[in-house]
Amino acid sequence: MCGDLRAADIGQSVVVMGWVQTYRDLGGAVFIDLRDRTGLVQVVFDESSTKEAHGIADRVRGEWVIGVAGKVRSRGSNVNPKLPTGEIEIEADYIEVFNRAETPPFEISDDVDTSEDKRLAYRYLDLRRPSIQRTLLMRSRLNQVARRSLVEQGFTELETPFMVKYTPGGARNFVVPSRLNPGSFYALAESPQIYKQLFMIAGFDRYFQITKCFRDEDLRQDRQPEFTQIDLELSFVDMRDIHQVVERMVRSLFKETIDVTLPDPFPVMTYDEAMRRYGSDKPDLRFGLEHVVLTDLVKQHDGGGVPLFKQALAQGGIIKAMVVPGEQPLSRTEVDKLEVEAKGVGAAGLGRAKIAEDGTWTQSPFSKVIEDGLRVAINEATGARPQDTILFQFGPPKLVHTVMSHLRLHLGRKLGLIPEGAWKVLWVTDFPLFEYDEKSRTYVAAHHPFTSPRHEDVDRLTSDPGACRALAYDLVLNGNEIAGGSIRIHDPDVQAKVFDALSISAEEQQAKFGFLLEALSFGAPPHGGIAAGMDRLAMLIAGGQSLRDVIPFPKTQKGADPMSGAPTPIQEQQLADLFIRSIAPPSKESKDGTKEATKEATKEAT
RNA sequence: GGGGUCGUAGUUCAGUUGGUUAGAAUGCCGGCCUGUCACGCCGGAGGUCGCGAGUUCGAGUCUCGUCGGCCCCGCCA
Repeated sequence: MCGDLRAADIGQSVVVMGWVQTYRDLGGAVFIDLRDRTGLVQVVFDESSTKEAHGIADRVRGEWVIGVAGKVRSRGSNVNPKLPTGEIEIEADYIEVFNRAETPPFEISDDVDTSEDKRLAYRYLDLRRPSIQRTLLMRSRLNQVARRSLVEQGFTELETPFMVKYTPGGARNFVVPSRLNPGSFYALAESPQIYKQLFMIAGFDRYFQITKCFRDEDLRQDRQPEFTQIDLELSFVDMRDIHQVVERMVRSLFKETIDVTLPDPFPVMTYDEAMRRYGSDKPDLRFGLEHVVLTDLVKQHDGGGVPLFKQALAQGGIIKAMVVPGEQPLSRTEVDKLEVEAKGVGAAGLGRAKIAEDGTWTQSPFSKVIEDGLRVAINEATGARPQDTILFQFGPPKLVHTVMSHLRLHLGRKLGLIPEGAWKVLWVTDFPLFEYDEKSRTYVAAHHPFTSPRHEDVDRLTSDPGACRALAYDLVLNGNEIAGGSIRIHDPDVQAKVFDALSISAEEQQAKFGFLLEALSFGAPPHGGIAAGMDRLAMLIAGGQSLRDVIPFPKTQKGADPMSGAPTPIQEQQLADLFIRSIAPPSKESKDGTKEATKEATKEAT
């Protein structure tokens, strides 16, 4: 194929087919760079030797699909060092035009710099770009390596349904109407969770599947409504066994795609430590800027003369600080910009203090009121030195963590603290089993209601649910959650206590999970599992910025496909066939953007 | 649900305190050219300034609304 030809092929008669990348018509000679999946090769049509072929070639345009027959020959002194095929060219004596092409809306090249919605509207053209082709070929290899690793480790690949019973709670489901059962609906599976547990009960003690999952939640750079998981479940194992299986697979993935050696074993950190030091349950360990919790220290100083500190503590808040080193001192303006950034994620403001040579604080709202004792203590606790800037955040724990972890990532990027080519992998363990929901004033499952508490916390299920830790774990890579799982409950007594803590009544249990509970009563082995995000893994390994870079046909942030126009309204009759009536307000005419492809097509057809 | 940011030839962008016929590069079309590879040279076409109101003698520019893209918070058991 085009990109495979080398000097060793000189003299060979070849036939190549592909797309015209560029043409250079010099009059008596036409040069065409022909592209296929493997790369580019230069084809020459010489008027003096092939009058007929030359006559066709000089009318060829970009992205036309052609086939060429000719001889590989040396370029002599005209080598193009930029191309792998640059030492040779094809001296063509025959050309066939398979298809002409409209002028594409953007250039098919890795250098393209066009808007993402245009790329998605013409995704089939975007996918012609070599870099995306490389990414998808790499992703194909990831699938092979994952499968091989798991099969070698004794796993069986089994399928589970996409169309499943709707269960409330957790991620919102996409819903599928049942024509055969008027008024009833399936849900698209948000994960194979329950079914893989049923495989364990059935005795398939090591299951895996590379499968799509569907969640009707708001999109992000790293979240698509349909995405691919490598899903695992194992019987007769503990947490460490599961970690080892995953580590083996992930190490293979990195080794065999980008030749990166990940540590053995992966480091582990508890959820509490991650929140304390980084304000996040998926900390990016490639750089410092760790947080320091000052809550107790400030308590000891009874607020240290700072009214805002005292107020935050009185309301049950926490106080956190982060030191920005003086090697790259922050100007007043830069800190003001950081405050805007902080307010953007919900902060009321951003406390700051610049450390003077004598350790006093300048450029700080606290400098006039703070007592020397607390100031010295904070300098010491944070390790702040002259020229450094301390940033403060205080208030409700969740907000403080969100703001501070956002600032940490923002500064890490802005100050260039994130080393290129670094890979920092981490297990985060001991997540809380429950979270308290202020609205319903109940505990809700932090992971899912079948997650086992740590064995030593079982006694606290009734006495102090909020303090229970789960046998749940996430795998974090460079600040991205790439896998998450847990040991499941297989003891009916423990399961009952968990449902009690969640205030889920017996009737509710039956209605929501009856079939799983019944299955668990027929002899369930101890089991647990994990699911890895294939798209995120592929994104990280490919060095992409967005999940859209590694998914052939992704959705926009509003869940739309600019190419097909999906989602669209459907006919009244179709709704009627499904026993559904829409209460949506009438759709606005000619929405812009999504219909662009259609409009273009109409224009060109007329 | 909320915050930020962007929207001008096919594409990437410029467009002054609101002021003549909205520019550049590239791409596209036509012509010339036998060693180009960002080919070159000559000529040409190409615009609902996202959409809709408003202010104004006059709006790409100001105001309000709306649609869409992207990033984030909430949400994602």
